[in-house]
Amino acid sequence: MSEHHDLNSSQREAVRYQDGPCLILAGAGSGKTRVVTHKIARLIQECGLEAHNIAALTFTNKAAREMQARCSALLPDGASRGLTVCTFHALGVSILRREAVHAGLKPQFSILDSDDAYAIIQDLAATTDRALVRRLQNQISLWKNGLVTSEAAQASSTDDATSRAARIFRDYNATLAAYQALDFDDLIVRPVELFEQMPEVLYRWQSRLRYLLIDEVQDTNACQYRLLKLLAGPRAMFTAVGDDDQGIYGWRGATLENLAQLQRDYPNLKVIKLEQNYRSSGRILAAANALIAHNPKLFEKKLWSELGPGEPVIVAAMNDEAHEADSIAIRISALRFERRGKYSDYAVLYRGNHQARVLEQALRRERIPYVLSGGQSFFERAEIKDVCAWLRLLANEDDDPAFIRAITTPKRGIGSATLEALGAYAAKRHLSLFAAACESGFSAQLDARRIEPIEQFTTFVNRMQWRAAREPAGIVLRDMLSAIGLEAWYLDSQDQRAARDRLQNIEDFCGWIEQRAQQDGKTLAELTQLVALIGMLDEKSEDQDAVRLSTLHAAKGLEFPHVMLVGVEEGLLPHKGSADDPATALPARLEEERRLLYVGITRAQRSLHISWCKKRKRARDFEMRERSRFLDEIEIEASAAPEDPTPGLSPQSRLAGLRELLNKTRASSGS
DNA sequence: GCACTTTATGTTTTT
DNA sequence: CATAAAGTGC
Repeated sequence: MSEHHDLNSSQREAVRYQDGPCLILAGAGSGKTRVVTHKIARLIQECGLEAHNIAALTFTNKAAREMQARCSALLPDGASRGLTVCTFHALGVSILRREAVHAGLKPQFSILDSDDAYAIIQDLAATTDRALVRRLQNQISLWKNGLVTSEAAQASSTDDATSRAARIFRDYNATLAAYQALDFDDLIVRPVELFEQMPEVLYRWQSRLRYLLIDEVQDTNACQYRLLKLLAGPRAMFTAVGDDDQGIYGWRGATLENLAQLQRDYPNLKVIKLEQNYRSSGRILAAANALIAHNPKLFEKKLWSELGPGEPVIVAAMNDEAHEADSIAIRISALRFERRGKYSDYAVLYRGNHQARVLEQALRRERIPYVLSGGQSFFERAEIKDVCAWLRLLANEDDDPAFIRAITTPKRGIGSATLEALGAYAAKRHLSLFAAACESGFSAQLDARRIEPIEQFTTFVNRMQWRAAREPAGIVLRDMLSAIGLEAWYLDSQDQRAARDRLQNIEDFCGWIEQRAQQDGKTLAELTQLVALIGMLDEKSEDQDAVRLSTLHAAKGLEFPHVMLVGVEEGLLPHKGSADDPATALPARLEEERRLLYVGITRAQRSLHISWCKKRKRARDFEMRERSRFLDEIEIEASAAPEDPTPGLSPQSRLAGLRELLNKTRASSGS
């Protein structure tokens, strides 16, 4: 719910302006979501636009959900029905589903996650070198996002490695086409190609989406920008919201240049700056401003605040990551006790997902509830991917990665040798694995013992497909799971606790599918595509009173009364490779690392605690670390904070004192 | 030939 | 410490 102070004059201007393309430069905490939601409400209520003529695009599902919720809250019941609020990728799926015929796809196309894509590339490159495969995958993604075709990549390659990558790119595309599958990048690339080749299809979408709102434009890549331009068309009725200081997805092909490009492409672009910060107290904002002042500016912008100076920013040096995590846990307990606040007022933010592990251990030890955001999403868990493979196969039997996963889960007497024979046969006949398995030509090659499980499998899949097209999604799903014996298979494994966790996750998943099937009337096939894009983790954990553990990237767009930034060290933030080698590291990389810390700092409302470790465990031994150069940049201009929060007392003895206090409290409250 | 157990290995960030 | 390749019963 938004606090109901009136909009300030720039916010009002941003809401009202709709004579043409509009760019809102929204500093951190300047109320941009308020502006966007108010603008949507105004378009519907006062400007005579239908909700289904408006689309608001975001980058994350979380942002989409929040915007959706706030729009519904702002508008009378039902008035937001038909409004499109989703991620770029989800819009891509809707477009491709509806225009499947024109895009040369079946509407039931599969969506591959990056693990599937990785496996395909590994196969094509015929290597086990993980770093190489990752590089190839990355290169292909950058090519796609830059709208470079495999032919163009081949033509422009000057060295052997690039030329080989371009060949793999071509084969990769061919493989995906054979599978009737798309990767994440295709969800944007294919609509762009479709619109450019078929103007009449584009026209249909332009007349449906009459007003566009785009969140976080600074994170758009060339491809997304193109999609935006195509959809906006010559009418150019859109509002883009962004902040050049918060661009943190350069590694994904996003380019801040798009902000400037917007001005070049739309000379009549109205630029409105939101510079009043409603979120952070003075010292926090001063630290943020001091830091970001070290970056070159695309647009001049100075955040200011009417809130008081607040608490000093604390910078603490820790011995190692275990010490850091313990100290964070105890600090949260102590502060929450002192302030009588909620756990959910606290967030611990870090650079890399692996840093969460120590923090989790420390928080568990102190019995502090926490939720993890970012990192492995619910849908990336092995058991969920097992179930999803079955669903994908039902929707699209040409989906070979799904076929392999499904036919081997649980094990049914079909092993690598049989699959290899099947793969060879399928390749020779240009068939998908499933189609090959159904052919009599293939069974003729095998002895009867090995044919039987395959025939059983294909018959079973066909029967479930038949049912999936007719019966409610939830029932089909549950019947299928019990028929394939997943439950027994997991329980057979040695770790009973893990098995029960898995079954619970599968149960949650079934519940989720059931609910969505009933609520939105979606088919199993549609839900399968949705599942590939959505993380359910956050949906489940949003209302809990728990400390939030999050990567800096995943924290964008969120705010917390108390924020703790951990691991603010050279090598981690800035990350090594972004700064290490001045010969290869572009200044842009370092600037992005700086923006990442800026994003972290500006999440904080009332207090900010930054820590770094003098040494950190790497492989088996410790590695000495230096505090991040960014800390110097903050402290020169911001109020200098003591490294040790309690002078005269060593951190260890202070922690011991706090722990004692907490133990007493816990004992007396009896939990 | 299939499924399961041991051993080398190497860590950014997300749809 | 978690994943993926190579090795061992069945």
